[in-house]
Amino acid sequence: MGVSKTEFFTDHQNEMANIFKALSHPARIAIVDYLLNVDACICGDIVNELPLAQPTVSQHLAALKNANIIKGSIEGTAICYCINPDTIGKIESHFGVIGHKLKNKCC
Amino acid sequence: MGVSKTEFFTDHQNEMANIFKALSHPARIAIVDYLLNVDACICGDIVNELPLAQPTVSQHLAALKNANIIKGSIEGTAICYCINPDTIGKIESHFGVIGHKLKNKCC
DNA sequence: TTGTTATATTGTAATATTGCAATATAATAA
DNA sequence: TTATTATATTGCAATATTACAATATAACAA
Repeated sequence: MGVSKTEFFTDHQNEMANIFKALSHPARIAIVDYLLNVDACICGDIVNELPLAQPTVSQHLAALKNANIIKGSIEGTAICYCINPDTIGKIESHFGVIGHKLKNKCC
Repeated sequence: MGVSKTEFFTDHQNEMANIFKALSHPARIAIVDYLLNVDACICGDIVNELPLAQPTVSQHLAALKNANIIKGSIEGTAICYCINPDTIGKIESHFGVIGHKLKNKCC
């Protein structure tokens, strides 16, 4: 099939799965790393930072944007990308719950 | 191509991408949720908890096991699965770093 | 031994992802 | 206007993922 049966899972489960899918490629992890390490958000040189062709990088950026992990705003000829703290917060709170539940377990 | 150029990224980036890939399907999020909500780790009924056929669930469990997110130990006829706190810790620390870096940013 | 139960593996079809060349678009510069 | 520069989109080939029926395995019970 190749199609996930998303309709059988909760909205939250599907949302978290989508966020993790966006982070499931090393290039996209590298993009997030890079955006965090650059001083400002003006960053029109992501393509040069990665060992991938420009269309491929553009695709990865679109995947991250689609999952609300990064935000992009037009800045003249370039586009300014930065991390969306809201989505990072969602992930942190997801693992906050997991961490809390783990503490009360026997394993 | 369909092949990720993993060799161009750091070990940490590849490792995190693999962990997130394991979490990138709602069924696998649901499995983790379920394991956390069950009182004990003896849980031979994961198949009945999911709207998927037994071989499909077995595949998802293997994906989670492969990424070290869950551990399985044979318990007679059944297999006892539970969350691996080490990997959860890795994810938490990954986002701990991200959260810390985000605080010092302008966005 | 034979049956039963729980889980894994194999094979296969449908679909998704990855990567890039070629091309398109969109903003500025000359 | 015509470059130039930065990013996006399209089209396609190679590979990966998802799902499940059929089958295999492995542990215990009778």
